[in-house]
Amino acid sequence: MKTSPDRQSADGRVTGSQVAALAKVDAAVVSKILKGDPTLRVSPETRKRVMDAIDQLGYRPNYAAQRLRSSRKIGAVGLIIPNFSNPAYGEIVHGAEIASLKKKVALFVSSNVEFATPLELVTDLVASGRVDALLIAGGTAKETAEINTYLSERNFPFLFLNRQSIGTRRSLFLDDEYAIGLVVKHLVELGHTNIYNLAGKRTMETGKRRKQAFKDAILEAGLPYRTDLVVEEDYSALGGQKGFAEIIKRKPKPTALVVSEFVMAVGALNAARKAKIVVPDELSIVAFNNLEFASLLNPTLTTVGLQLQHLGEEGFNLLIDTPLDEEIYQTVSKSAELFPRESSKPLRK
Amino acid sequence: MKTSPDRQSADGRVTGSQVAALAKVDAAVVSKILKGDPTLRVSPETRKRVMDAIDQLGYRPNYAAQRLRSSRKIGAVGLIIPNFSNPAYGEIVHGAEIASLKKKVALFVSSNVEFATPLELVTDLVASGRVDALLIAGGTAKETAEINTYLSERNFPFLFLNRQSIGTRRSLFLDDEYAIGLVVKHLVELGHTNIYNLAGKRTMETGKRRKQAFKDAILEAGLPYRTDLVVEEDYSALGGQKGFAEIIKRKPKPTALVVSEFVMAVGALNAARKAKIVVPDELSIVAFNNLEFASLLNPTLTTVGLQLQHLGEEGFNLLIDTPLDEEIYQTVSKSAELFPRESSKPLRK
DNA sequence: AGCCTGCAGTCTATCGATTGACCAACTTAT
DNA sequence: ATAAGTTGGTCAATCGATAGACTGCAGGCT
Repeated sequence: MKTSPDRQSADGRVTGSQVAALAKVDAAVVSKILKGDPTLRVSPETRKRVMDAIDQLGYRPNYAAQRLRSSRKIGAVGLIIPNFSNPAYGEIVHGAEIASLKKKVALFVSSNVEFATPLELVTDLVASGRVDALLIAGGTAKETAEINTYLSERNFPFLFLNRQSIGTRRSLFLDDEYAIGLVVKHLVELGHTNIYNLAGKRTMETGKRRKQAFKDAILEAGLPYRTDLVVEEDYSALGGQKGFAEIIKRKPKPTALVVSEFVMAVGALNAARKAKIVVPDELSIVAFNNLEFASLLNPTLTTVGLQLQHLGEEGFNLLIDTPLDEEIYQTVSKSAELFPRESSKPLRK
Repeated sequence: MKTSPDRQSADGRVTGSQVAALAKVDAAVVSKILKGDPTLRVSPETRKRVMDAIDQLGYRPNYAAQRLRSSRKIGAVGLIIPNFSNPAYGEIVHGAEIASLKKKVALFVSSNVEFATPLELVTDLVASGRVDALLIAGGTAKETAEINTYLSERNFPFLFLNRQSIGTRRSLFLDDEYAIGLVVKHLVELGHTNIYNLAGKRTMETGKRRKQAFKDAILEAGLPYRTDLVVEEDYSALGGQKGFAEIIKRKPKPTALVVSEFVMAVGALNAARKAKIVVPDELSIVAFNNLEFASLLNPTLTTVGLQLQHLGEEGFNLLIDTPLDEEIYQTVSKSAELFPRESSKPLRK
């Protein structure tokens, strides 16, 4: 049974003491060098010995020990999304992940599951100390409010992504207003005047916001606004199908449709085909979120791309860097770009 | 400054000692009750007092402390996937997440990012003790081999999902052979004889496996097999487009195409449209993975659905429950179902 | 009376990293 | 020659939960 000092311990993990032993210093020195402690006085030679020992043994500070000891700093961030199937959330996650690796702060991604409410999920993550801060994307207004209350009461750092709730002072938004403005402008330029909106349910926070923005954009364009220009549905393929069926019955006949979410738009496109309505000849469709699939569909889908990845990355950074007592209530301005594709074309009559 | 004993500590987190104080017992009792320690003797009244105190304070054991102390057991599992954009991985993640919540074992999902290799990711997760076991989905054969070596050397619990590598004794597979058998049978029943395969690169493990399975299925069906029936491409939309362009040139002219991955199939469908080849009239297409989008495309896509969610859930459970020295090398048998849709139809000439 | 057994918990060391307090040896100033 | 300051670290306590050893007490047995 060989147990030389430069050998890993039984369970295969290298500890700071092992590094210290190899470098012939105290374990505290190892820690302080890695942390860049300014109060530490250490000779260049010692520093090198320590660094060499770290390399040689492949030492990484034990995560649990680190968190246990210094629990005031943010060492782990949780990100809660509604699901992993919608590629839009994938973008947000990806952005957050990049920020997390850059900042060397762990990221815990969690999605809502059938047998636990979002609040339960949050409670669990927070009370067990698994994360020291939370990013929350998606969710209904009610859920958002509950979570907001719970976290605020505990003075726990959090940030809502593209979501707000009454009294929330911690949200980062994308510029939905600007985005929908681009879309409406695009359609108006193509000659459309009967522009409808397939929006999210009002229980969804972005649903409400994008709906309002749609109204503003329509008025801005000098078109008359009526409440029946909007149909609210779930952010899902089924919602898209149902919403489409409803909208297509409306008068005056829609010639253009703005869909407030991507998967919903795919559902709408599918419903259009089933109803034998040719897109874009009879109806132009423009959707939110410029995901990869947009350019692969038949017809390819005109979209307005929001910077979802940026939202994840920037949100993560803001959450980490902003003191708890400071308000975060920002919009990533002009964070949208239009990608014209086959599904929208000039109105001709 | 009020600091009654039943009050949460300054940073808002409840500790076991606080619970113990409220219930007038030792902190160890709290821990043992929660763990269900069989050696603990405790009166029903005390047990109730403790449980009440836990409820009242909303106590959850500190995750970091727990992991630090008892690091031999599996308390956190890492899941590595190539990306969050492919909905197929979303399914796997979802399955793993369900298992993780049921087992009360934390799940850490991580995807590959631009500026770190998969092995670096693994090294970081493992050496920092952030996770005590790993599920690995996706990745090239080379990466798989490297990771396999690294983890095996350290005697670290891991499980590859639908992936193998020379010498790996820890893999859980889906029944790709059975799945491709279903597909080929379906196409043969439709009268096709010129069936081609748009497969993954041989560097991808499933690529190789599905390619071999394709060959077996073709021979099984009594059709002649030639190597030029197969084109290898990346599992991506671009790969699908390029592969399609290549295959369509081959002689005898393909009448049916089996695509080994979903996004690739969407790319192929798109390429077909650009090349003005009508699917399914001129060419039937069948793809792997029955994702939601399959039934929304135009034309809707015939798929063979593998139980990805089950793979995630079952893989998680196996990883947790199987002793390290035991081999795991199983296939979730017959884990596939065919979903015929518009993209495949009888050959007529 | 002395001993054992069962009951109901308590006590203590420990996981690994961190942090503020401390200290020995040497240099420089007075 | 002695105080003061600098250099280069060391030491001990701590974070919260846990595992195993241990203790105080009541009742029963011989």
